[in-house]
Amino acid sequence: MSSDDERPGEPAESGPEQLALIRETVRRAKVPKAKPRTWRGAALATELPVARVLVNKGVLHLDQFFDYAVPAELDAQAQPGVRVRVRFGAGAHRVRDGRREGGGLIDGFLIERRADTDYGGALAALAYVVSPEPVLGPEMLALTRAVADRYAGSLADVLQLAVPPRNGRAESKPSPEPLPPPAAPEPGGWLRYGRGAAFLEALAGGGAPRAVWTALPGPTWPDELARAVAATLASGRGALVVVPDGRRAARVDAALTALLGAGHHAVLTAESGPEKRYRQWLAVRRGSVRAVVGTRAAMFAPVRDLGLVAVWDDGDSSHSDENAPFPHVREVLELRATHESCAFLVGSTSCTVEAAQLVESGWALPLAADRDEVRRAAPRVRTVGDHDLARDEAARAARLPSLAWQAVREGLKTGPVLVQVPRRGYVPALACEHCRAPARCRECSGPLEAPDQRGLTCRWCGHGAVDWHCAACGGRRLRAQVVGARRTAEELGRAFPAVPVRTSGRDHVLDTVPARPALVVSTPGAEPVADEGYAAALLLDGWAMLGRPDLRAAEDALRRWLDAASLVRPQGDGGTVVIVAEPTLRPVQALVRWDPAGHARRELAERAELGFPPVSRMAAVTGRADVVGAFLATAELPGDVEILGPVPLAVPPAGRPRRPGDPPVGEVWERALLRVPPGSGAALAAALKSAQAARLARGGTGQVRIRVDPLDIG
DNA sequence: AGCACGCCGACT
DNA sequence: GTCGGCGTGCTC
Repeated sequence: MSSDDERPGEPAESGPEQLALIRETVRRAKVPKAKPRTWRGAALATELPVARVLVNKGVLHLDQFFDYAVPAELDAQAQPGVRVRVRFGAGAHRVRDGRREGGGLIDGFLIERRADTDYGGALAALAYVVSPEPVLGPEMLALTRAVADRYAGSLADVLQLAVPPRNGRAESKPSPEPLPPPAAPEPGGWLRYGRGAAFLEALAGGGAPRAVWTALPGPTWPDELARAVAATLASGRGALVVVPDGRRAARVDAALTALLGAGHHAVLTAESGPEKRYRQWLAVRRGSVRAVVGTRAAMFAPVRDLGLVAVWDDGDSSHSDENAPFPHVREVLELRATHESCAFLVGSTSCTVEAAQLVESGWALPLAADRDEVRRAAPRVRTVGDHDLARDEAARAARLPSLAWQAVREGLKTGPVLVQVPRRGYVPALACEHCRAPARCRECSGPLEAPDQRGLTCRWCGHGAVDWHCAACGGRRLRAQVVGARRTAEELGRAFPAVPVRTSGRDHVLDTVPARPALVVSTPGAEPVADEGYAAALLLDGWAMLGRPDLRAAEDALRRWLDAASLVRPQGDGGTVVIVAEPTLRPVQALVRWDPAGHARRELAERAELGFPPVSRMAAVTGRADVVGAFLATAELPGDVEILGPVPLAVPPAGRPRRPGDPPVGEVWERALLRVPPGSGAALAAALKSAQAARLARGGTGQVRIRVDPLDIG
């Protein structure tokens, strides 16, 4: 071998006499549909000697394919979908002293084999085929292309999310023999929903129904998902279920195993580690396993002959990918349902505005239980508002209203009691006591905090705030910070010394708690499941959950309350929920009436009126102030676009660790929101993408980040 | 993004 | 004359 990066299968180096030829062919004018020529003159595959390759160069702005010549030795291995390595980059053609310089080896996917090329120059040859495993099939290519377009991102970025990194050991092991399809399952818990049994029948019969499922509270949703999967398998098709986290994946896994035994399904989560995960992924792609349950990245799982895609709890923020171009599970599965003509199911004990819109537009049908079923399954919900608190002297002293004490005391007689406390840092540190508006810095609008008893300071800029008064109502008194889970646990522990107190939170999440009396203090999303349901739940500091300056604050708060309340026994078994929040607020009323779908419908109507997503489509453009301005000036945006801002972006507080997406130190960034009416979303994404490509091609200075469907809209 | 090419000014 | 500044453009 002439150099250390040569691989078996790569042709020998050309002699220096070819140098002139190279230069000449490279400079020739473009000849469309030219016969492939290679500058090395090696023997090529006789059939389809051109390989169209997606080069995996991250920030290759030109989202395009490159043609390479297929050497005869690689003919058999170089099949569509395999991973390849190719030389890429300026200088790949230069030869000095008999050695090639520049143009390093980089990864790519072989997209297709062709007879000819429309590239005018001479083709370089494929360096080698990394492995003969075809990992990128036509459906995956079409899907990732559609996702890239929808989110104004590049195909290479999406493929990075969709195809796991290779692992040789996993690839060399054969996948198990596929099992024959199981029999169609009994409807089970689906009988409680009006059209539930019919939905399962449609799945088992090979149909493609689409539904928004408002699940009844209680622990049976994993079983219902498992039955939907089993019904789809019975039709001879595959199924995919995406859940927000590993805990819930484990529950669906257990339900599937209980219903079908092992072997029909794979679990794709980050927890299993790269080799095992790739092995599972390969088993799915090879058709050995027909059903998948997994977390976010599993949304791209290459399930054979897909019959059903399902997402559980689509309002959970972990369904939104944190890597460019930030695709959302629900949206990707919508694309898959359309592309692959399969059934679609979004299920939740709550209901997102986006899911409500799927019903409203007629794209999906609602799957809901009638009021009697809801009343049978849900706990009794009581509220404690400000007026009650004001009259309740004891409550103010001890922070808990007497109704709450009473519910805890009663509940502890028969089982565990859940106490949900907002996460500290999730909410503004201080708020006006009167109107609950967050206390903000006069200089920079950052959140105020009281590090000691003496004065107020801004968490962003450090300015002291003297003589604070509320900008909204003029109030002068501040409400204390949200009390965290730990201190709440301590206080409750002192009040009920005979009862064990357990906490579940961000860094220490309990999965289940036994059916014995205990106080379980948890932050939202970390609530353990109680074996026979909680006897009662206390939802504290509701004002703080609603106080976030975010379009989704109400929806999010309701979702977190419903998630916790769903773990409580039905009211017939004494299950009680007490929420400390103003009873006149819409999400509080929706909790009391247990009507998440109605809440989502009303939110949707309001957002339509105000021109907010998801009725209109939005995109955020973020970067240094001058860069954002220049970007917006040059972009050829659709005629119906509306530009909001740009406004300065909040500077991340000095103490907190830097996150991807934070502006570089010392730069002030701005964010503009672009808004288009329904139907212009694709045009907006296309315009943003080509503006970004043009900018990068010009070697634009500074970065511009584009995010379609930004999550946090003030 | 790299990386080479190219068209300008100071140097043995 | 040539070495090298980094502005510009291409990568199959």
